[in-house]
Amino acid sequence: MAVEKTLPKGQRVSIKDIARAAGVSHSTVSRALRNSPLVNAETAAYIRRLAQEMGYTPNILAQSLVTQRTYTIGLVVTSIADPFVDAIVDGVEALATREGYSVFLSSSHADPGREIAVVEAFHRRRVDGVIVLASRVGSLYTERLQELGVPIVLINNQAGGEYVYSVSADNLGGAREAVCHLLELGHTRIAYVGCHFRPPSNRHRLEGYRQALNRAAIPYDPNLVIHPRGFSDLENGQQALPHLLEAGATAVFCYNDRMAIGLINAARDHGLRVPDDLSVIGFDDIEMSAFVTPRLTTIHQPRYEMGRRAMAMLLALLAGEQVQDVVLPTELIIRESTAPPRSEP
Amino acid sequence: MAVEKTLPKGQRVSIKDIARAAGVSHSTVSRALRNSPLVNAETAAYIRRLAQEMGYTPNILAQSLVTQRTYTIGLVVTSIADPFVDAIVDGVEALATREGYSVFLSSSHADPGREIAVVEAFHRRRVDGVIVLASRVGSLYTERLQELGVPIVLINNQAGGEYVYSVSADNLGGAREAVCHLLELGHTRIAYVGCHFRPPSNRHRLEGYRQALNRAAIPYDPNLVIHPRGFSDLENGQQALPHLLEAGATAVFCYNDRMAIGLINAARDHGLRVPDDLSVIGFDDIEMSAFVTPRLTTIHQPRYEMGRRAMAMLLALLAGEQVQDVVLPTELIIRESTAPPRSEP
DNA sequence: TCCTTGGTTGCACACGTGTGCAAAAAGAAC
DNA sequence: GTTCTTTTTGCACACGTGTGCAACCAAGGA
Repeated sequence: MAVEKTLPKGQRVSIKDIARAAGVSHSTVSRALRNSPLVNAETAAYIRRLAQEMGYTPNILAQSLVTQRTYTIGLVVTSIADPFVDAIVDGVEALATREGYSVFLSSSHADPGREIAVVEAFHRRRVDGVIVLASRVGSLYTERLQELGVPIVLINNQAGGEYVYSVSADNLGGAREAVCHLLELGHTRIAYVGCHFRPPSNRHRLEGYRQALNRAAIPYDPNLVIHPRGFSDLENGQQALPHLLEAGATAVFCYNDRMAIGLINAARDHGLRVPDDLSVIGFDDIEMSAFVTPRLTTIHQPRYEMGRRAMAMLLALLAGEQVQDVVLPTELIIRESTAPPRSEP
Repeated sequence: MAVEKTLPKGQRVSIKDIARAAGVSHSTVSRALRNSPLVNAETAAYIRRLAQEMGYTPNILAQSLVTQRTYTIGLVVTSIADPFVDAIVDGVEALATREGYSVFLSSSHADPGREIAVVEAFHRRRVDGVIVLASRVGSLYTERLQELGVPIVLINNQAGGEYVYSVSADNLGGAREAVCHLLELGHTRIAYVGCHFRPPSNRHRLEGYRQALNRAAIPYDPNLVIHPRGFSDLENGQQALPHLLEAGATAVFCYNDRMAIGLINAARDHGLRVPDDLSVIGFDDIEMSAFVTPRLTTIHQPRYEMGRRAMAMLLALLAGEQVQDVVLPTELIIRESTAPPRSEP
């Protein structure tokens, strides 16, 4: 009520209004605005000019109702406030916008209940497709997703069954490269600090860690692998330090850069010097990794590109094309947080 | 075409289907699902059970068409990949979701052309309201926004005319407090590194800087105020260093934390020690500011809360209530990057 | 038995747009 | 001028849902 009074009434101009003004039927207006060849060129031009003057803006809702296409996609993330996530969102949004799609963004906070609620909401809004950038995609969740009857693309999460596609970075290869780098520097006591609430990618990175050790003929020591139980990467990294020291690690491969940065801070507070006393390598190559002290050695993930490719895949699926899962290469970025181990005194 | 074949057909169950199955008219089904008292309690229960079994999901598009409410809002940001922005988006999204709204996220990349396009898209989708977290809201832009006829809330940008409301942090007070902190430490040559592409907030922070100096009876020296021309905060911070040294600054107040971090890195590369040789204070209190070296002294902005309040304001406006602009308090967070000036040798 | 009342239900229209089909208008060929 | 073809237009229905109004039904009272 009050809104009506307070706000200037929105230009509720419909094609019917234009039709009335032009003295034609709404069908003709519809055709003219869609550049149909079934309308006389002159009338069409007149109608388009009229629409312009009257400030007409098509109502996509009504269009969608009949065309069964909303030109809308749903994007589920765990948390928006995560430098890994936001670059991907950026990539998705850029391509989506360019192609005339709008994106619904929702975060699940890794809560299964909310994940379901989000999917439900997307269904009610009849999105054309869904991109999931979530941690754990439970079997139940995936089933529910498939029931939507719309294409789904998972990022960094190859849990997909049928009708579910994925884009991811080469987690396994990247992890292997990270650990190889430490091995080449001469380390043998190399630890892995994993992430318990991102099972799919964590599994691959752990596997890469094991493969690298294996190739170097270094036995796998469970004491050197920890999975902190918290939900904050920075804190998890910090809290990992005591265990690492106890296990006698001289180098650490962290699940991601934020953990690595947390760990480096804890080390500094503990009087340890990185990389002299402890080498640390991360994963992701977030922007800040080049601005912490020491600058972080890490594995670069093409995050923006991952988002772009996910959207591209969705577009292809919507166009009825066949698609294949994508795995993008990672790259080792050597900075200052890794060095040879101190020679034993 | 191929999509139809490849994907399981979405459950296109409408109230008409339910009506047919229940042997009633679609009106009755509609009323039953909306818990209208105009339906027999038993039939209503039966219909609801049936809807459940048939996997019915209401089509919000159709609902919106008749109710003229989409329960959708548009959120415009400059860039998603910005730690200042993402916490706000988080706050907006959390409250929106809780209240049954979905949010369209679009980034403008500070490009006026794209900003207009985004607004246009929002209009076509008939969003119920818009939140703008953009840099510069040109007069043209604001006009266009108002034509939408929907409530608008600006964040950190009181450029609003009529029908445009705002939520912001106390940029002026925060800046004053930052500079006072430096003054209290004994600095007199205090510089300000501003941001040219965020005019509204930059103006307030600069004003706070001047007020603080004024109160301390220190004359304003234009040489101590720089506005780097780039569009990357980190780089702008780095590039500011030479000018600052030339101007003889012993302390620097930066427009935001990212600039401060860039500046600190440049200082380190230049062989300067922060805070011993140069004190640096930022603005925002992004998460990373507590994890760089030295830990950054800064002005905390309640970003999540700003997003929440903006959404709350939009909800109030949509409910027809009167609202007033909101200015949230900031807080000085003293860490390690500020210290008294070195006594002159 | 008839009328009134209150509770249920369906008809019909609306929201804004797209489109198959038939009708009308215009032009072409004879 | 007549007939056939082509172009242009409008009618009517569809998409999925909400709702005013009239009609129906059952129960209660006179």
